Amino acid sequence: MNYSSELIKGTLKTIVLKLLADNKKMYGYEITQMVKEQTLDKILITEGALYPTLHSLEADGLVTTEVEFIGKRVRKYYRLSPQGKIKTKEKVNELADFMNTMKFLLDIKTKTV
Amino acid sequence: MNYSSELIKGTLKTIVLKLLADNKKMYGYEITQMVKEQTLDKILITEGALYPTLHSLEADGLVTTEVEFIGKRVRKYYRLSPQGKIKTKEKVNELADFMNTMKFLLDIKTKTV
DNA sequence: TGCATTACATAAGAATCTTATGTATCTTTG
DNA sequence: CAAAGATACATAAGATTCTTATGTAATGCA
Repeated sequence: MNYSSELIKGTLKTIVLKLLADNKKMYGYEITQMVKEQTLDKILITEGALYPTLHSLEADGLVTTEVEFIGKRVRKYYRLSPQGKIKTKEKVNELADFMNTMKFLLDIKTKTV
Repeated sequence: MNYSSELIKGTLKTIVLKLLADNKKMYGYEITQMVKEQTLDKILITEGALYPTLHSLEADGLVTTEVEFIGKRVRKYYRLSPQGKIKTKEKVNELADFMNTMKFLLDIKTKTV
């Protein structure tokens, strides 16, 4: 079982930022594999979703990139910028807060009116 | 502070279904107010998001409707269908599972390679 | 040698939201 | 009592963010 795709929406940027915060530098394909592995195939990030997200993070100045050659094949590493580190904390805190709110909301029992 | 809108995406249907499961019947405006109240203004559902969602739930046979007149003003109540009750459990369970996965993923510490 | 994997990228289309607008009634308050 | 705010529905244009499909190319393995 993997999650219906609409759940992932809005959390991808946060996931990527958090992984970069924990791992210093990562490349795109590595991110997809780590998420797949860590979530036991429950969250599968598609390339069509990931690469535009990474490019957007770069355009916003939250990550920097460096290209490395593995043989003849290119590999593009991403690394958090100082602003990226700040943004990561904000996004992770916001998501944690949101999850608490949702947990509360979904546990609401019968309205007592 | 209220959450950045992309977080809400994908959870609205689940919120609405769960509120209907707890309250038997509700009308649109009531749903917006209850969510606002229960979340201390952190989640504000806009009408432009809610009404299409309710119509979609009805089109999918997950809710039934009944119109009531309060004076001259119309009020459209929504109520879970049998399939809607099943779907609600599925969606709530999926979201709970997803939140556990996310919590784990966001707590991952430095990669030990 | 051919298939799977690694590794990047983009584009069309779908889904779901925001923002804006529209209509109408009812309630409160200066 | 008139105006503003709240109640209550609805839709439409546009933005965002994803899926699905496609493309390129190198590498690994059976």
